[in-house]
Amino acid sequence: MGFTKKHIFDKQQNDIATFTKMIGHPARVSIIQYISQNKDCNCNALVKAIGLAQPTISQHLGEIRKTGLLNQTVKGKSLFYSINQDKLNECRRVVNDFFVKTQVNCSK
Amino acid sequence: MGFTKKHIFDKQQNDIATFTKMIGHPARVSIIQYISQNKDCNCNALVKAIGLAQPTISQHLGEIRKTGLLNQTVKGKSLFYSINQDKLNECRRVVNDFFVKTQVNCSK
DNA sequence: ATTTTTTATTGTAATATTGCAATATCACGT
DNA sequence: ACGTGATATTGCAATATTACAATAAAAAAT
Repeated sequence: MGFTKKHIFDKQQNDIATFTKMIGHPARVSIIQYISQNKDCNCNALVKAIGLAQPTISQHLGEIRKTGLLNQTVKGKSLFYSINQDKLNECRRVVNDFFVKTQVNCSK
Repeated sequence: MGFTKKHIFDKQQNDIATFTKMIGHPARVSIIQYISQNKDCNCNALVKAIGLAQPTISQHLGEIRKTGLLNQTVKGKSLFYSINQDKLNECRRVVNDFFVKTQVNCSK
């Protein structure tokens, strides 16, 4: 196989998995951290800061973008990225909810 | 390639990625939820509840176990799983820390 | 118009992940 | 000892992911 049988799980479970999977690579963790720390961060800056090739960074940016976590602004030649704080909040809430519920259930 | 260049990232970034990657599959989300909700949960119960083949569930259990999130107790023929609450707490703290720091940085 | 800069896309290779059938293992009951 | 039940392991096929070189595209500068 190789593909995930998403249809046998509910939306909440798939949402939790989608968000955590998006974070589940150190390059993407690093990209999100860097963007949050640097206003006017473009792809080139990430390439220099992280040390992966430009297409690789671009690919990871695409993965993060798919979840809606990134805002983009064109300024001259550059494309500046920033964190979509609403989506970050949603992501945090979804993941935290999972932890809280799991912990509560454990303590019953 | 296909492999992750972990060495170019720091321990914290790799830890965040390792934990979130472990959660980043709906079957593993489902397994963790089910174990937390059912005392004396064994592999067979998960196979019936989730609807993936036994080797597949066993493989996912292995992935979760690698991070230390599972306790095991042998009782008769069965192997009962439960959540290691200390590790769950650590996992929650690591991931939440990532969200908090990212949010704080965004708001500067 | 040409060059430069920036980023995305395409193509490709290597590796990892997902899923299952078949099998092995190990403990219990007979 | 033998069969049964529970779980892990092995082997395999299909797909996904990671990484990068080469190329395309689009905007700004010369």
